[in-house]
Amino acid sequence: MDIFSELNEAQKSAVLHTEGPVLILAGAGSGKTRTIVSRMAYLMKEKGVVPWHILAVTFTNKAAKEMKERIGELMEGNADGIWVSTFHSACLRILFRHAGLLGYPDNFEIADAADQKALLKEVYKDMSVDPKRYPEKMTAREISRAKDELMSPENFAEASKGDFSLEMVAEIYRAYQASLKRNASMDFDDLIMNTVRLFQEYPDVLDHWQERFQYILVDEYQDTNTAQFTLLKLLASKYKNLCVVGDDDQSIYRFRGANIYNILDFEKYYPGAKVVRLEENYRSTGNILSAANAVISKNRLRKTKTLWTSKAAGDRISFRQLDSPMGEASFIADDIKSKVSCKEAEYGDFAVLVRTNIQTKEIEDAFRINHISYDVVKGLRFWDTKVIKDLTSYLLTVAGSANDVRTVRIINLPRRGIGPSTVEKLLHFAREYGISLLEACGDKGRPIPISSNTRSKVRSFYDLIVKIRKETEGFPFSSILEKIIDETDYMNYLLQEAESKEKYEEMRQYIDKLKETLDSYEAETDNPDIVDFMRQNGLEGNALDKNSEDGTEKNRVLIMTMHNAKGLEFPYVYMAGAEEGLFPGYSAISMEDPMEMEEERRLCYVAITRAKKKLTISCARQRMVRGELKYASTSRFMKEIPANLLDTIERPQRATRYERKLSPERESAHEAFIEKPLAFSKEFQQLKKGGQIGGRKPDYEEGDSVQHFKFGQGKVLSIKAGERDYEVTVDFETVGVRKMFAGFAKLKKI
DNA sequence: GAAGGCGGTCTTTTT
DNA sequence: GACCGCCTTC
Repeated sequence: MDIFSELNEAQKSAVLHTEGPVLILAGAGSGKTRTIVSRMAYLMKEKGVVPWHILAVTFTNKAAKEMKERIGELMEGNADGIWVSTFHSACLRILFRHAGLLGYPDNFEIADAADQKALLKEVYKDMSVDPKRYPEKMTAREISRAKDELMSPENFAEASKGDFSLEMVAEIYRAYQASLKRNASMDFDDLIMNTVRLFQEYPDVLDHWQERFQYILVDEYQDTNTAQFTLLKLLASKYKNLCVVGDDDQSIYRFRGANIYNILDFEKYYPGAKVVRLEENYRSTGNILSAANAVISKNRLRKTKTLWTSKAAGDRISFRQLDSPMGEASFIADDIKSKVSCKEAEYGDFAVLVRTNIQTKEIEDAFRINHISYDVVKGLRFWDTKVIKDLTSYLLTVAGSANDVRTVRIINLPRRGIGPSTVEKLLHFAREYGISLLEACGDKGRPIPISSNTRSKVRSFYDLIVKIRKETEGFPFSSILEKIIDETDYMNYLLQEAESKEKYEEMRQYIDKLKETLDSYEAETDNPDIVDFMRQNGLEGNALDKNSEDGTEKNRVLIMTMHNAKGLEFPYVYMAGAEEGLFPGYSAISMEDPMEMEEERRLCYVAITRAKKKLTISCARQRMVRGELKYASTSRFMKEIPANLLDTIERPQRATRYERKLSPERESAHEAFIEKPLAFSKEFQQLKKGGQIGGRKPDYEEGDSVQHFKFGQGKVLSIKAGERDYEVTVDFETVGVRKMFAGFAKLKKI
C-alpha cells in the first residue's frame, strides 16, 4: 500500500518531517491516527529505521490497540518489535527491568484505586487522623496531584510549610508511600514518577533507553501531566526525535493533572520544532463544524486553528428545551424512535452524551419504556468491580502472594465472624513479629491476644487457604478459581448480597469473563504466573465491553459521559443537559477561574465534534439537585452557537409531557421497567433460599474425548469425586494434562 | 466483638 | 439518591 496515496498536504508534511521535534496540531476528525501510523510506516519503510527504535505512546489501551492494528496492516506484519503502549504500561515494562535500583522487588505489584483506598484507611488509623477533617478522597487527590507534579513527600512537606493541614497531608503522603513499599506495590502515579526518578538517578539506564527509543511518538499530547512531560523530555533529550500529536482544544483532563501548557508551549521547550496544523475535518457536516468553531473561539487560551470541510452544510443543529429531565429523556427517546422507524437510521447510529453520570438514569428509564436497546458506557472498570477484586484477592492469596491489603479484604468474606477489631489485633501482632497478616492467622505458637472462639475462626480461615492451595496444585488458574468459589460458597454469598436478580446475573457474567481471561492468558503464556497476570491486567481499561467482543447485539444506542466520548464518532449525537450549573458545571461557574470555564468549553467542543451528521442539544427547565427542585437557564455554550445554525423549538410541542409522565398509566408503565426491589421478586427470594446447586455427575467417562471452550480437545484420564464436585483430569492436545472441576469446566463430550 | 440498621453527608470528569 | 460512619442489638 502506498503510504501517501490517502494523505492531504498537511498530513504529508507531518509524515515527511522525521528528524527533530514535531508538533502536529490535529483538530477533531482530521485524520490524526492515519497520519501517525503513516509516519511510523514511512520511518521504517523509507528511512530504514528498525521497529526496535520506535516508541509510540498513548493514554488508553484502546488507542494503543487500534494503532497497533493499523500499523500492522500497513506494514503487513513487519512492525513487530515496535513499542506501542500506554504511558503506564511502557513505564511498567521499563521499571520491571530495574526495580531493584529503586528498592523494589522484581515481582512488585500494582495498587489500584481500591488498594489505594484501603492503604490510606490503614494510614489514617495508624496516625489517628480524623477523616472528617481530612476527607480521604481529598487526600488521595492531593497525593495523586503531587505525584503528577513529581513531588516527593519531602518536596510536598517543604512546599506546605506553614499550612497546618497541608503539612498533615504531607505526613499522610509519606506514610502512604511507606505502606505501599511495605506491600511491594506501586500505584498508577508511581509508575510514571518512579520511571522519571530512575532516569534521573541512573544516567546509564537513561542512556540505554534513549538509544533504544530514537524515535518517539505521543498521541493525545494535550493530556500529558508534568510527570509524563518530564519523562518524554528525558527520553528525547539525546536524539530529539519527538513527535507529539494533539489538540489543545480537546484538553479536558485538567482535574487529572493534565497541563495544557505542555502543548501550548511545545515550541518553547523544543526550540526549532516543526509545527503542522491538520485543519481539514473528514467527519462532520459544515454546520456542526461552524458551531464547534464558534464555541471554541470564545476561549482565550489556545492555538488558533479553524476546522473546515468540503462537505455540505447539512442539517441545522436542533435545540429543544423541555420541562424536566424526564421530559428531556422522553424527547430523546421519541426522536430516536421516529428516526429509526422511518428507516433513516438504526440504534447503533446514536449516542447520547451527558456531563455527569447521574443524568443517565432518566434517559435509561425512557429507553426502557420505549423498548430502545441501549448500553451505558460506564466508568466502572472490570478490574475494579467488587466481585473481581474479591476473587482475584483469593487467587493471589492462594498463590502465596502475601499482601495484607488483600488478606484484610477476604478474611471476613463471606462473613465468618472475624470483625474489624480482630483484624486490628492480628495486624498489630503481624507487625510486631514482622510477618504477614496471613501468616499471623496461621500462627499456632505465639500468643495472639484474642479469645479462643475467635482464634479458631481465624485458624480455619488460614486452613481454608492452605487447603485450597494444596488441593489445586498444578491446576489451571480458572480451576483454582472454581475451587475457591466452591469452598467459600461464594456464589451463595453473592446471591444473598445482591439486591436484584439482574445484579446477580451481572456479577456471574463478570466471573465468567474472569475465567475466560485466565484461560486465554494461560493458553498464550509460556510461564503463566498469577502475579504477572494481575500486573498485565491491572492496567487494562474497560474490559466491560458487553457488545463488542463476543457480543450478540451491537446495534444499541450508547449513553456516555462527554469525557468517555472523546475519540469516538457517531452519525447522530444528543447533547443532554445543556443547562447552566450542569454544563458548565456549578463549580466552574462559582470558582470564577477562567481556566475552569475554558476547560468546560473545550468539553463542549469535544461533544459537538463527535457528531457526523446531526447534532441535537437539549436541556430541562428544572432538575432535581440534592433532592431539591432547581430551575436552570440554558447553557451559555448554547448561546455561543450562532442562531442561523440552530433550529430551535421554543416551547416543547407537547407541554403535557411532564404531566403525561406523572399520569397513573404512565407511572405504572414506568414502574414496570424500573428494577424491582427484592421484596417484589418472589422468584429471586426463592433463589436466595435455595442457594447454589452442587456438582452433578458429568455425562462423560474416563477415556472419553471432550471439548473445552478454551483448551480445545482432550481425553479424560480420570474422574474423582471431590468433596463438593467431581475432579476431572484431562489430557489436552494443546496444553497437556490439566485438572479441573466438572461443575465449572463445562466439558462437552464429543 | 460482630452484624445490621439508622442517620448524616455530599455529589464532575478517571488513564 | 448513594455512600459512609456511628450506634444499637444480639
